[in-house]
Amino acid sequence: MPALKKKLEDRAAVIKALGHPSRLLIAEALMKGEMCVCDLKDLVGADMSTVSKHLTLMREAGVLNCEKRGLNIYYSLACDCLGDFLRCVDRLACGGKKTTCC
Amino acid sequence: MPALKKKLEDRAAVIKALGHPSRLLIAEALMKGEMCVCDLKDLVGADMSTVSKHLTLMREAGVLNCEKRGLNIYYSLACDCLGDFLRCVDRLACGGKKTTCC
DNA sequence: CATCTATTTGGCGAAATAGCCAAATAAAGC
DNA sequence: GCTTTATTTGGCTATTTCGCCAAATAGATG
Repeated sequence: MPALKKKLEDRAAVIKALGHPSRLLIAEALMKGEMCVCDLKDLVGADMSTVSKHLTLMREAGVLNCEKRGLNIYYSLACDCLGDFLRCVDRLACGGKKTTCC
Repeated sequence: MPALKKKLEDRAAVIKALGHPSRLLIAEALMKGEMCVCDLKDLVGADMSTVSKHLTLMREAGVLNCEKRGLNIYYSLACDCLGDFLRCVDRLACGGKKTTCC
């Protein structure tokens, strides 16, 4: 109900939509252009239904768009700002884990 | 074992560390400067142990640094590129969900 | 219309995550 | 050295997420 909470949850949903190895792989692949579900299935190497659910989640979070043409459904990134996004993630991931606290 | 998989998982861990309402709130607050756990507990409004676990997760993912001074432990963002990151997320979140497929 | 193809949906068990409580730790101050 | 204060850890349950399978849908093609 509180607007602030809803806003936080919407944004968390966007982030969550990218916070999974398969979905990250999908997002990176789509930076080079749209792809249909069966191609993404080959890329990810999981059951098509699994990939479809990942894609639905990403679309509902607002990260992906889709368009049907012929027999296939083509998915594409909803925003090209993801490049900077992933660069930032890379920088953080490279930092190496600090497993012990202060 | 495969290096690619590990890399994807590390990056997904960074993203996951931000993909939760409370952790997102924490990250935003820390953009303005470091804070100790008890202040963050007040901000989030959850049990201190819960907040502490969120912070540990974020630190282990490489998103936060911490430093002990006196009685308190101060947490801070490991990277200032998070501003752009969150702006991008905002843009995507504002797009509105597309609940129906093509 | 019957069929084929690409995709989504429903359902289920397994695994991961969240959040509370109580207990442990660690350093500070008396 | 004992107590107080700040934080983390362990343990537990409830919830969510993941990934497969089988079934349903939707549109193209014969």
